[in-house]
Formats: sequence, C-alpha cells, structure tokens
Amino acid sequence: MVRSPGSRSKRAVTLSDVARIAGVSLSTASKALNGRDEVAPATRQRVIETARELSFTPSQVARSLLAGRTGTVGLLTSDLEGRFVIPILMGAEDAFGAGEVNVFLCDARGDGIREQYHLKALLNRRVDGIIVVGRQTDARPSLGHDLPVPVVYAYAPSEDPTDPSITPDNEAGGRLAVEHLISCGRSRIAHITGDPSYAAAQDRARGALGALADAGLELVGDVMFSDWSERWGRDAAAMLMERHPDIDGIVCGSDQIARGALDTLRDLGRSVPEDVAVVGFDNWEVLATNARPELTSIDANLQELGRAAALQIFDAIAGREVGSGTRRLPVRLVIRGSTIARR
Amino acid sequence: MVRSPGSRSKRAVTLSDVARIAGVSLSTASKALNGRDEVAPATRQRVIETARELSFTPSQVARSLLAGRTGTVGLLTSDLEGRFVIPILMGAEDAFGAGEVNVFLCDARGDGIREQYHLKALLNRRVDGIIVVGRQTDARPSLGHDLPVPVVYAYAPSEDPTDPSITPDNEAGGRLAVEHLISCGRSRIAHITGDPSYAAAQDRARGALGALADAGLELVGDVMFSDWSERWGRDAAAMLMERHPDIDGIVCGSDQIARGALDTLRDLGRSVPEDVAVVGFDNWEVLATNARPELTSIDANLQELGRAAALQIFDAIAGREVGSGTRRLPVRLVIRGSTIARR
DNA sequence: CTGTTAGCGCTTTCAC
DNA sequence: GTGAAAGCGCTAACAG
Repeated sequence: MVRSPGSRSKRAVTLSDVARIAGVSLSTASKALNGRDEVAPATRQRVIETARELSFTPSQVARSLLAGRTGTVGLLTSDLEGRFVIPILMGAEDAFGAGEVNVFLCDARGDGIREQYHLKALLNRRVDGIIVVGRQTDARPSLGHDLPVPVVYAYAPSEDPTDPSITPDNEAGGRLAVEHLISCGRSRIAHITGDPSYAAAQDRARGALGALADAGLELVGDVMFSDWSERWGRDAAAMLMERHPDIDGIVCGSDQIARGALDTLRDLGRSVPEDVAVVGFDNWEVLATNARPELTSIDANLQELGRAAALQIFDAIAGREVGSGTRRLPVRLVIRGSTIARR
Repeated sequence: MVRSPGSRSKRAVTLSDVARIAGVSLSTASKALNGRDEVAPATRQRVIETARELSFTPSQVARSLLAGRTGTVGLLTSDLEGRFVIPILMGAEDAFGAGEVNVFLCDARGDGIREQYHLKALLNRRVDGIIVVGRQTDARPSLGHDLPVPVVYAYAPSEDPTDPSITPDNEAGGRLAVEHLISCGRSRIAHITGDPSYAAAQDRARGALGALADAGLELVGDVMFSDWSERWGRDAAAMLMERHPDIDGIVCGSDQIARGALDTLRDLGRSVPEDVAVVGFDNWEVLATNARPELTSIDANLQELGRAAALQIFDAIAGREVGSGTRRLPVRLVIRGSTIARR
C-alpha cells in the first residue's frame, strides 16, 4: 500500500514504545520522564533521549482519565462580538498559566437551547470548571447548583445571588467619570447613556448622580436614555446643547455614544475639551484612540476580571470554599484628550 | 465528616454505577445507552431510566482514550481583538456541529514562544486538528509538516505554499469596490489604504487598479499608503481632496480609514454619496452601521472562512487528501448609504 | 533503583 | 440477549 509521506495513519508513539526502545519498563520510563527521583541518572538520560528521538508526546487524555481532572475549563459565552470574552479569556489563560489549563470556548449565540447543549458537552468532556460570560452586565439565569463542577459568572452576574459572580463596578465607574470632570473644573454636567433596561445604564447613571450630589451639583437635564449607538450619541448631544448651551461636561454611557457626542460638538463648533469635556465608557481602544480628540474613558479591567474568575475557579477546584454572591471589580479611568488638552 | 450540600467531592457516576443499579452488566449498559440493537427493549428501557435518575454523563475522556480521537480542535490565534477569530470560531462550530466537536481557543499574543507552548499543549491533548488564525492576511511561518494532526491556516496563509491555507480574496475585494463605484457612475476614483507592508493593502490596491484599468480609467493620485487608522483616513482624504477636488469616489482599505475619510468629507462640506461615494473594507458592523451615512463595505465572509477551514480539517481527519496551497475565498459587497443614497 | 500489577471509564469482541 | 474479558495510554502502589 502506497502511503503519502504526510500520512496521518501513523499511530502516535506511546510511552510503552519509548520504554521498549529504551530497554526499560513502562513505569521506569514514566518515572524518568516525570522527574521522579527514583531513577538512575543514566537510565533517565537514556529514556529522555529516546522520547525525544521518537518525538513522544504524553497523552493528556490518558492522564486525565487517571487523574480525574482534565486541566480544562469551559468558557460559555453569548458575546458574539468577542469584545468582552477575548480579554476575559486572556486573563484566564494568564491566571491558569498558559499550557497548564486549556480553555474550551463555546458560543451559545444568545440561545438557551444551544447553551444547554454546550453545557452538556462540556460536562461530558469533564472540564474542571466553567466560566459563564454574558454580553451585558444584566443578571442572567443561573445554570443551577446541581452541576458537578464549579461555575463562575463573569461580566453578567447570575440571577441567583448565591452563585459566585464577578462583574465590573459600573456604579463606581459613573462616579469616577463625574469626579474626573469635576476635578477638571466642570460643573454643568450632562449624562447620555444607552438602553434604560440595561443594568449597566442604570448603574452608571446612579454612580454619576451620586457623585454629583456629593459635590453639591445637579445633573444638567435628565439622564438621556435610549440606545447604545453612536447615532443616539449625536442626537442626544444635539438636543442637550440646544436646551442647555452652558453644558461643560458630558458623561457618556459607552464609547460609541461618546463618539457620537464628539461628532455633534464638532459640528456645533464647540471645542473639546476646552468648551466641553467628554468621558466615554468601556475604553474600546479602536474607538477611543481614534476619536478626535482621543477619548477619555472608563476601562472595566476585563482582563483582570478574567483573571479573577479563573482564580475563583481554581480555588473552587482545590476545594477552598469560595465566597458566593456578586463581587464588583474596580474599574479605572483612562485619561485622554477629550477631558484634558494635550500640550 | 460534615460536607456542604454543594460539595464537589461526590465522585461522578460511572457507567458501572448505572449497570450495577440497573442490575445488568457493564457491557449491556453500554449497548443500551448507545443504541446498539442487541439489547432487549425492556432492558434498554430500564438502563436508560437508571442513567437518567443518576444523571449519568458518559465520560468523553474515556471514550477518547479508546477511540483514539477526541473530537476536539485547537484554534491557535494571535488575533488579540478577536475580530477575526470569533466569526471563524462560529463558522467552525457550525461546520463541526456544535457539541460534536469542541474548540480549544489559544491566544499566542503574537509571541512565537507562546505559540510553540500552546501547540505542544494542544498536541498533548490530542486534538484532532488545528486551525491557525492570523491577525492579518500576510503569510505567516508554517508550523511545519511533521505534526501528527492536520493543520489549516485561516485568514493568514502559511508561508509554506504546500500547507493548506484559506484566506479572503482581497484582490477581488478591491476589484469589487471599484466596480461598484463605477456602476454608481463614478470615474474619478482614489484609493486610501493602510500599511504598504501588509499583503492586504497590496492585494486590495492591485484589485482596485486592475478594475480601473479594465474600465479604461486611471486612479486619481497615487495609492495613499500609510497606516490602518482613522486618523490617516482623515488626513489622506484632506490631502486628496485638496489636490484633486474632482474626486467622486474613494475606495478605502479598511472601515476605519473610511470613517476618517467620511469625517473629512463632512468637514469639507462634500456630501456623501452625492459628491463623493465611499467604500470601506472589512464590514466591521459597529463602525459601518454607525457612520453617517452608513458605510458600504467589503465583507470577508469570515464565518464562511471558518466553516471552510473546519470542513477542510474534517476531510483531513477522515483521511481524504485535501488540496494543499492557498485557497482564496470570495468576498462580498455590502451596500449602504455611503455609495447609494437612501430614499 | 527497576519491574510487575492494578486500575481510571468506557467500548468492543467473543463466548455463553 | 447478556456478560466476562481485553485494552485504549498512562500513573502509582507495591514488590523485587
């Protein structure tokens, strides 16, 4: 039978191949390769050499079966854009130590059926833990408590308050944005944000209003709720500036909205940040750094969030009882030209 | 010993548990649950019932060990944004049939060492295939031919022409953009694009120039190469319009560049699409649909690309010899208001 | 120090 | 129809 050189048919080399060729027993080979110190140096050397020559790769599958742990984690998401899930994945990889643990990424596309399906598959594969990543910060249905592996909810908390969830502190973010504007000498501050049915919109607005109240200030106009689009940012800014020409600061509920607001301000001939300072939300680099001027924004530290979720999974796997309930992770302010003019 | 109700310590139920409780042998239980027809209906019923009661989940790990295939695929990427990798992942999931195959997503972050590390880990885990996703369409180093599993390069082709690669047909895209402008009655067409060291920039430009030549037209000005930013789009458009005020169409090498061009045109009081029609590239929804007017763009059909990559892996796993070399997948034009005014 | 043995959870012959 | 036994690749007791 003729077989192309690149044929896959070659069975993978196993440890017993190595052992046989190195002239030792299976267990000695195992010990030699795993650094157990009950092996004569010369023997170890020979085994390692042989393994290298055969390019032996130990099967994690077999190891997993034996160990009862697979060293894998499932990331169950509905974030179609990947805007949240990728940083979270990176944080998780960091925390797990790349290579030690591998992540199954499953995209449920916002479909409960598909989510159940993926969940089932992950359990079949004996993942050691599951991180559920929502696409907004609204609470989402719990996967339930009767799962054989630890589950952590990231970004979107679970509706069940006894589930462990990690979510950005949006209220602190709203607060931070206003405090920054105030420290820039602004006092006539407005707020444009997205869909009021989103927890993120409400939380950020609450934070902003709280910070204003603490400073003895009032919001200019009402909180402008509508949707998360650039278009709404443009329209809302136009309405606000017409009714309240003395506005000198705008907190926006997203970077997209902020981009829209910047557009309108430019159209109206208001200079940013001199006349009006603008703060966005999410610190979506591609939007923030290409705005003119570049956009000051609140960053949710998603990578940190991913890391935290991974650590929590770790703790749970190790049997340490992890605190349940929602943990809010600090956010941070990234200052750019839309609030402080570059020299 | 007191154990919290949610404790993980409970060993997962195994098939032998099910068999024992259902009062049958291991092998009968296996046959019953796997739909083998050498089982009495009543017995099968009883086993299935028992399995359900115990919420038995068959271990894929054990199955994989036995079958020699794991039903997993590795997605090795350096696309930090996730802009390309997520649609490709989705396409791959579709093609594999969600749940049948699961995908390990590994982010090498553009670091060769980390890539090798991840590759090693994937091979240890006995993935059935690997899809390598680059972040640009430039050729990237091959992982080599001596791997025990099939590898397909998606988006970024391999430098080795004998590796199977799937990449969007950028040249056809450039062509498509120009042809569309011409069909909109434009004849004074310019081209602003990104970094000339990128294959994508060169390929798109080549396609655009080719289509112009075919129509007996010449590009207005030089191809404006620089970088992929919105800022460059603004600057380049300003330069072009000053030197060639009669420009009536601009093909842009990315949606970001197009957004910049649109900004400048508005600043200059040129209306789009009446005075100047603009086409972007990538069809990045969040940018394209929020532009004013909304941006016509070339879509690389990434999900399709993911699907194609997955199918190719499939074929290779099944032993069907897949064609090697680079396959260019068709792109498509998405028409919006920046080339044809909405009524 | 080295080798033999017993599984991890499952599927699959092959007898009964 | 059903069950006993072998074995996927590996590690960990336990003997030598």
